Amino acid sequence: MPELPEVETVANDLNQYLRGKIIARLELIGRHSLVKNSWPDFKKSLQGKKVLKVYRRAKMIVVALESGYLLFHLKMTGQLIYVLKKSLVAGGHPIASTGVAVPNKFTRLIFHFKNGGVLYFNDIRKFGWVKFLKNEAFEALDKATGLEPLSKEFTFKRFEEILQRRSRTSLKAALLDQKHLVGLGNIYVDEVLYNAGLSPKRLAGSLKEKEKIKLFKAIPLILKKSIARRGTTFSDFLDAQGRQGGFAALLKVYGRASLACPRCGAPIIKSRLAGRGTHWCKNCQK
DNA sequence: CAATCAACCTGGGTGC
DNA sequence: TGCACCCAGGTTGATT
Repeated sequence: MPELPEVETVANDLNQYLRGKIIARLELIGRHSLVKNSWPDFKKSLQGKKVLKVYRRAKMIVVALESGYLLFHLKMTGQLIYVLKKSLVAGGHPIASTGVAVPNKFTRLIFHFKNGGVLYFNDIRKFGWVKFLKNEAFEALDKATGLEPLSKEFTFKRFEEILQRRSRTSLKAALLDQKHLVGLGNIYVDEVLYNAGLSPKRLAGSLKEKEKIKLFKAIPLILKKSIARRGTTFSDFLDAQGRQGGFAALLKVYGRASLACPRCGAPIIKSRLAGRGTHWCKNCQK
């Protein structure tokens, strides 16, 4: 589900709701491996702790506590939804805009806050995870995580180096790789390549200067446009209030197989590349 | 080291 | 209705 714009949306929402709040109690539903710490350690590390701030790092949601960090990864179908307890009704809290209720059969973990706020971690496919890290462990992870495409460190020079490192593979695979550049996933790689007019099959090392510049500019452009619309809901993504993102209507190629290219009218191609469904216009992307 | 691919899990959609 | 596929916003560990 969530790529950079979706994770950014949820993190910003949660920052507003959770900043300064104190964790009172945790509830784990069912037995599963979504919590990466042992359950007693996890509870002990979190109960009574105050949230300093919430932000995004790569595709992770980082909750900075007064000591240590809580990290979430939503993977494909994870959701973090916050509601105030006083607005809960018997059988769950219906969320007006989508009709989704929390808790529901996909709720795996619940955080109760001292102000009466409740944070629900839902995940249909159970790929998502959460873990508590001490300060040193978080700093090591942060250091080992790749470059942020919306940061000032994302320079043309750094981008060229990243392309060069993956020069013998396709642009699709190179941009999906989180090792050196983080945040892009299947939707935004396709959209970025469409914007840049480049075929996903092109080898990363084959770009001319002008093409590299186009691609370099397309990455933050597309990501920012999606953040402004609060991300893309294709099937499961919801923000921290249970609302859908608004970027799906602006997608040019992703999910538009056989429909007309918005630029030239040719049918959008879909095939499998780097193990993922890949959408592009054969006419506009060279 | 770099590239590929199955595996993790559940649900939705399609075709017979 | 049922069943047998195929597909899905991510990552990782095994295998070439």
